[in-house]
Amino acid sequence: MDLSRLNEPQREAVLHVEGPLLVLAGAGTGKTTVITFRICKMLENGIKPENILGVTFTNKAAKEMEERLHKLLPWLKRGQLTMSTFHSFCCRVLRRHAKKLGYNNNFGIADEGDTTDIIREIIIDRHIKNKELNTPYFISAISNAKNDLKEPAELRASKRSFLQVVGEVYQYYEERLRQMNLIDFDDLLRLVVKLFEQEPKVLKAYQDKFQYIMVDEYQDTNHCQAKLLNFLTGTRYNLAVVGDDDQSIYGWRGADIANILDFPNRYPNTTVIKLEENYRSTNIILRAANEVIACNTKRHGKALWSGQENGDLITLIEAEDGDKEAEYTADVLRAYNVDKKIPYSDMAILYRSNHLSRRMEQSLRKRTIPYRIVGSKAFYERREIKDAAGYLRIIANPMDELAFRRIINVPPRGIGTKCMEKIEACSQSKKCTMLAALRDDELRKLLSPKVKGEIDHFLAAYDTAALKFATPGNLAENINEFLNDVGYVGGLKKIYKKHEESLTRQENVLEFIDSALSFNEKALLDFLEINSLTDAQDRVNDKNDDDEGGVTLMTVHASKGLEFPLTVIVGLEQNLFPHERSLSEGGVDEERRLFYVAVTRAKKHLFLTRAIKRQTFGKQGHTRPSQFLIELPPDLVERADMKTFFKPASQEQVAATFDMLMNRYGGDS
DNA sequence: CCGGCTGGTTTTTTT
DNA sequence: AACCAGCCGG
Ligand SMILES: Nc1ncnc2c1ncn2[C@@H]1O[C@H](COP(=O)(O)OP(=O)(O)OP(=O)(O)O)[C@@H](O)[C@H]1O
Repeated sequence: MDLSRLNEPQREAVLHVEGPLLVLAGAGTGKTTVITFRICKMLENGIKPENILGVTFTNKAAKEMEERLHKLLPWLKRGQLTMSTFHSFCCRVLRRHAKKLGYNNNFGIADEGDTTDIIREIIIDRHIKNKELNTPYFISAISNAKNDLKEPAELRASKRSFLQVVGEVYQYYEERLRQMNLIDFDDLLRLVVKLFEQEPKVLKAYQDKFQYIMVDEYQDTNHCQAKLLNFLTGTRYNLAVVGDDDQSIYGWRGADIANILDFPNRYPNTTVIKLEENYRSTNIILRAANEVIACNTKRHGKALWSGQENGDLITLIEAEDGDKEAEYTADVLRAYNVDKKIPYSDMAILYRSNHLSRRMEQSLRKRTIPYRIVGSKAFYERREIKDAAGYLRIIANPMDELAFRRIINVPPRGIGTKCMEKIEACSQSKKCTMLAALRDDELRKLLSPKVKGEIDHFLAAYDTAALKFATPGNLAENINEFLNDVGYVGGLKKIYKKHEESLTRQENVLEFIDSALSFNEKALLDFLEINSLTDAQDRVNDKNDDDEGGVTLMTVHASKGLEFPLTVIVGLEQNLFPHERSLSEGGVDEERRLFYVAVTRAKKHLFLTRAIKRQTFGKQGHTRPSQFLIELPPDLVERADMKTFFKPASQEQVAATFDMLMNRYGGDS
């Protein structure tokens, strides 16, 4: 393999194979490139692909690295080496070993909505409703506890009363999850750590399998993830991690920069490599990024430089309001596409929070500029998709009472609160699932004939489907049949009264079913798992690799690790980016790192926008420019006057110019 | 039991 | 402005 393209420290990192390695380097210095080349080199040296584990932060990143590897090494067979996220990896482990931890191996994955439902129920049952101790508070407190590998009992034993309450809710929450054979995102990781603690033989088997481990974006790992890697690496210490403390943007969910900064202490003999040449951005963009991040005090200073030309100045667009901001942005993108021939797929619009995407979408659509949105809210979170998935969940995991409750009366089957109470009482007295209770004669005696008829219809469809799903193959067709037989697809018209809405919802459900085509030979569980663990965007990209694509819209968080020749960062207003919530919690530094990540996505052209007036919660309000705009060196930024530069000439202007020219040159013809 | 209405709430960021 | 939970009349 040709390593001549790499610089000296990069090559050193690639050629390092045995023992702990830390590459601590700034944005765009080729950290991910190093990991990719390093895996290649190892394979060339005869290390077996099945002994290599690559961990990334998102599924998109995992897929991308896999693609790059297969391009470099055409002989490599798919699935031979393991490249996945922490969550997917742990899920795979648990599919084999969940029994040992008191779950069935067909466990389902509880998403955030499921967690909310359970916690809400507990708060009501336990009468701990309180203004401060609300559902989101418990969700995040429990999540933090799990990331720190704390057990409910430890919290309950705490001296602080609020921690005792958290411990109590945490304990009930775990019990409920277990009853329903569900595992939440945090538990996917935590349970694997528990498994490794409890079962030395299982641990040994995984240590022998994954002899070489590589982790990208290591600055975003939490305590639990670091512990997991520590278990896996055993006494081999063939652990290579790569990251940038300045790009740590997940502190709010337990990520701890200490993991990367203290890595050499935890693993003595660590080879530490720093990369300082940035290959991504022009000098002006890089200098801007460096200056802003220098405002953070607590950091490992780095000397980043770029061998590229200075390039364009950064353009600041100050729009009158949010609508104008979106219009100007779209105008700029179109102008660069038309005049400079930059394809739309090389452009990105980045924002701090998801809701800013809507206006952008509208203005792009108005101009028929192609775009795609990356985001969790985009697809899987939609109600009709969650309902459709709910039907599948009770097939894959009949103990999933949350899914049962969600779908049993969607479309309406005459099963309201009263009837639900009866079903619940029956399932409790008979110690069976609510689903099984539907077949109980004592319960059925209590129901009206109409409801009984609906239930029989439901059960018949369920049984037919369960039988079909038991043998692999024809997944999409089976899903389609089940959702039709059970009356869900047909019921959409009743559920969503407005005609147009019901059509879009139906389209989405059909798209959901279609997305199962690519796993036609796999089990239902695998399909549901992918649905919970990866967002829709990944899967859409899977299908049409060759789509010429459009402008990418996403949050700054989602953009980490990516790069775009032209990048627009929108909504640069104080309290929006940096977000007010972070400011009140003393998290400006992390917001600044987020801005640093955003700026360093750009290769050649960087635009920053803000609106002078913006509507929030339906009310117009004046804004102040983001402090990050002020921290930017003024000599690197030029203000765009959108009125003269980017607005297409109006009819009147064209006519006036024409007249003027005619008067001057064409008078007598 | 259903569906429509009202009033309160909402916007961080994600696997 | 958009979404939801909770309430009430059919
Ligand atoms: N030695 C090199 N010569 C030329 N280009 C390089 C070299 N190393 C990396 N690059 C290019 O630099 C860009 C950034 O690389 P990469 O994504 O690996 O950086 P990174 O450090 O992982 O970035 P980030 O911190 O933003 O995740 C890529 O386009 C890559 O192809």
